[in-house]
Amino acid sequence: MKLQQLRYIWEVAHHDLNVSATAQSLFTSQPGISKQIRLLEDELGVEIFARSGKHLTRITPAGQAVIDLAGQVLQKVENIKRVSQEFNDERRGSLTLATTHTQARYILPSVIQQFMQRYPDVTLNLKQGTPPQIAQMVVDGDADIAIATESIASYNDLVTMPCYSWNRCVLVPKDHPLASVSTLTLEALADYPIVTYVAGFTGRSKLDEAFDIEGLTPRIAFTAADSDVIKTYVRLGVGVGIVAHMAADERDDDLVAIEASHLFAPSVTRLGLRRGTFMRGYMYHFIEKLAPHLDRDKIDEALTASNRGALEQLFADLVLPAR
Amino acid sequence: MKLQQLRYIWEVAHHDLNVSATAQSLFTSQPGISKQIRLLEDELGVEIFARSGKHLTRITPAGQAVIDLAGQVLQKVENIKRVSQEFNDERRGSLTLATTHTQARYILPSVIQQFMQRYPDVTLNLKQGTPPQIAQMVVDGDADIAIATESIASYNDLVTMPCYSWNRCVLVPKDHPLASVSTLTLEALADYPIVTYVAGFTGRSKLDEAFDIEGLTPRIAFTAADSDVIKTYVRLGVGVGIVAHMAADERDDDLVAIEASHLFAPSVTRLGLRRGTFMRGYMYHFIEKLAPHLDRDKIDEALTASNRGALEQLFADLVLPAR
DNA sequence: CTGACTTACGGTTGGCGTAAGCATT
DNA sequence: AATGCTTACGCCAACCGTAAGTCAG
Repeated sequence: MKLQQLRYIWEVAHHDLNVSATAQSLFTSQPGISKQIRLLEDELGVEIFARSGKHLTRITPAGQAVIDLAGQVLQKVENIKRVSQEFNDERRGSLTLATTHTQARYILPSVIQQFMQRYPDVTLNLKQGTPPQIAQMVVDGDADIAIATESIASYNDLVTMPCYSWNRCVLVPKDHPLASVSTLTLEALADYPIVTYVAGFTGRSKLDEAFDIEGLTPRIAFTAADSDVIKTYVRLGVGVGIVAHMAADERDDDLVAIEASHLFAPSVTRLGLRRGTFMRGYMYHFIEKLAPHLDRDKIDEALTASNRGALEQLFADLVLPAR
Repeated sequence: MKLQQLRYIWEVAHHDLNVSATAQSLFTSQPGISKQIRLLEDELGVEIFARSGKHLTRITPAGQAVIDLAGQVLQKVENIKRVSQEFNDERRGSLTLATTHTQARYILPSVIQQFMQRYPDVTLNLKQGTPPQIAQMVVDGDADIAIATESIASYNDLVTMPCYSWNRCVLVPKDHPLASVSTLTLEALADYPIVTYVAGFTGRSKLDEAFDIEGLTPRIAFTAADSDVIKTYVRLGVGVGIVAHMAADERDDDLVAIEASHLFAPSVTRLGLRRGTFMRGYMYHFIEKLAPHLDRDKIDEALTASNRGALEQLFADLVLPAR
């Protein structure tokens, strides 16, 4: 059994059982992978992939078990490399963040700036995607830290921690009727077409809930994944924007931002780490910059918590910073 | 990085940093191992072993971390092999037990007999040793199941479960004064030289405690690791034997066995499994034959319990069978 | 007929064993 | 002086890439 063989079966399983595509992504030849898979199957005495003729069609039950374990082996091997790097030079390395537009655009810049000052030799990568994509990146080891607001807490291989809570504000052009109301109500909002996030992004679910509870059905005129796009369409007069509070900055002086925290339940942005991963020193520091209550001890506790119950217990009596 | 390299550093670390001895035990050449270690160190960029001249003197901190992870990798690789075997032929395989003389001689025979009938194609290995040796065998992956009474519950990499409780009886020659007393007392026992187990074996600690609580200091005339040896010396008239109840069988008709359960606190024999190990189907069956309350579900729960507290909770309200 | 895996084959890498060299205890 | 690690060297296995073959959709 060779590490490469384990790598090959794992990658093939994560490339829709397409060996050719896998070979391309690994910069090697397709016959090489096929052969190594065969050799591994011979050695273990089990078929890992079921074949119909010359096509891999599905993963056998035994194969699934083997592939899962192979993934764990590869993660530990990755950890060995990281540990070595940490002992080698604690200031050098790479950090890959997977996050949504809102975080990347409005929260992370200041954190990243501080981080880069302290760790100039750490290569930073920022990957964007939908929350499920983000979570998957971290689960697959393609990113170190997931940062998102929705739905990343439901992955089993992910350890998630609350970072901060936030709420929304309403954005309208200066001449809009709502620009002059004293206190905003959901009823007043429901009178206008609304421009906000698509489902699954940046706390959209909490927004729908609020209207639902009041028995109101707002007319969602336009949705986007991205606060900047939302602002653009608000400027076009498409509707009233509802965005995360941190997305309204002072440079938008042609728009009026109206506080709306009293209308919606706060959302919580969480970060997610891959269970069982080795954390470089600078990763701890990055997280602490992002969420000061998450110090090294707290993170280690969370990473070693066995089940979701124990994890929630850890953060039960925590007052989150608000953004 | 190659699996063999990880195997090599792990083995060297477990052979007192003696590369030559490691090479012998792995049936390979010493220069080969040295070279692979060097290559791994070069690739990782850290020294795993500290050298004074041409001798390996100790493990560096980085090396310790790497070796620990290497051990975990090797265990998972072992699990891959086992999983494959299980899917390949669930009736074939091997089972290695590590236990003490008392278990091997008086408890296991009937269990093993049943097991061999059901799984004729499973190769059984029985390793004997002191409780710490037994525990170490399982921790190192040299045995599958540890069965012992003393001190195996304190290893972190070991998941232990209670099997049964037992107590002691006193063995004397037929013409001994104690042979005719109606009910035995500790005071009466303390009047005679005693032959029993050496410290660390077969519940010896509970025996000492009982005398201690009463303020008595028995004269321990002779100790052995082995009930049969103890019986032999009782026959020679060296003293009064105190042995596990199950060690007194009907074939010892030249000795008198006197019940002594009322004098000592019961001991509990536990089994230990390596944390994170993959369990073959027949292993579950073996354990259930040994301790019927440990069915597959219970064992799986115990194996996934994160800490010792959760483990103890699992068996908190359990009435153990007595032997 | 195209996409995709398998088989065949040759080159190069690299792991392993033997033998000699040298440092530590 | 003996034990034990390193260096040097040669052999053989095995991995990899190219090219041809074959099967499924």
